[in-house]
Amino acid sequence: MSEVQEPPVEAVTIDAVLVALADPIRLTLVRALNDAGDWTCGSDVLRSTGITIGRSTLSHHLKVLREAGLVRTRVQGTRRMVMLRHDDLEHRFPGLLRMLGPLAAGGAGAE
Amino acid sequence: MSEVQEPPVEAVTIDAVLVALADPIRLTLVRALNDAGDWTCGSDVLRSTGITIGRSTLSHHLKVLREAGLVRTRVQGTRRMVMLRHDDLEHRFPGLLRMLGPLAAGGAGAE
DNA sequence: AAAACATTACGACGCCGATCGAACATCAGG
DNA sequence: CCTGATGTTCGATCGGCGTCGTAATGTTTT
Repeated sequence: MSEVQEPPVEAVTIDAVLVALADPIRLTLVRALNDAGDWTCGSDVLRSTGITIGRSTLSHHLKVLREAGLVRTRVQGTRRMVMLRHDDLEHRFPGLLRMLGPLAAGGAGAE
Repeated sequence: MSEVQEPPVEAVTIDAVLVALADPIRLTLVRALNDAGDWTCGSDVLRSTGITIGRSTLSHHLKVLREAGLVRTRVQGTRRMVMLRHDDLEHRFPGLLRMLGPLAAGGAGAE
């Protein structure tokens, strides 16, 4: 299925973003992405988050994040690169990513 | 039980805020508060949002918003004043309220 | 072409949360 | 003290979302 399509910047709504970030797992995923940069679904970075869920579940969460406009997925060979849409998000919702805080903070946010 | 207690500023986490704002009704309530200032539970301002839910449901949502640290409730006679914690939120999560957008926008957010 | 690997799509199940109705609490006014 | 008005709490219901297992899709390699 070639490239999975994410919504254009203008189509990203704060409503969808909030719903996407409301789940603790998805929030952790975004924090990990913002923290350690892009990775693939089976990477060590992902495991370092402490998340232990089935692969289909992970795929589901990534789909939600993708459709909300938070992440982008690019096919690279037999793997898929997952990347946070830093610039788009910063352009549309300035300060949002920073207020999520790092992964280590575990939810403390702005301190 | 007199005054309902809301968490202090330091105790407000972005996690709880995100969960609270993920619900469309609660998001509308916050937008209305940010838009038109404080009001009481039975005020016209509240009705102008187009929300039509039972009183117990409204009470429930306000409780969630209160415990998440988004709003404050003060007893005034037979009524209860609901107010958005502008300063606390702005201090802890700068730019958050603005990125929610006005009530009229209906969710467009930053534009 | 076929096998192996990485990820997604599809159903199905379980649980949390949104909702409502009714009972209770609190306060103002007579 | 009794009554009416305003919110809250409680209990029950119900729909949606997160979860998992398995089948399907696509890609690289042999």
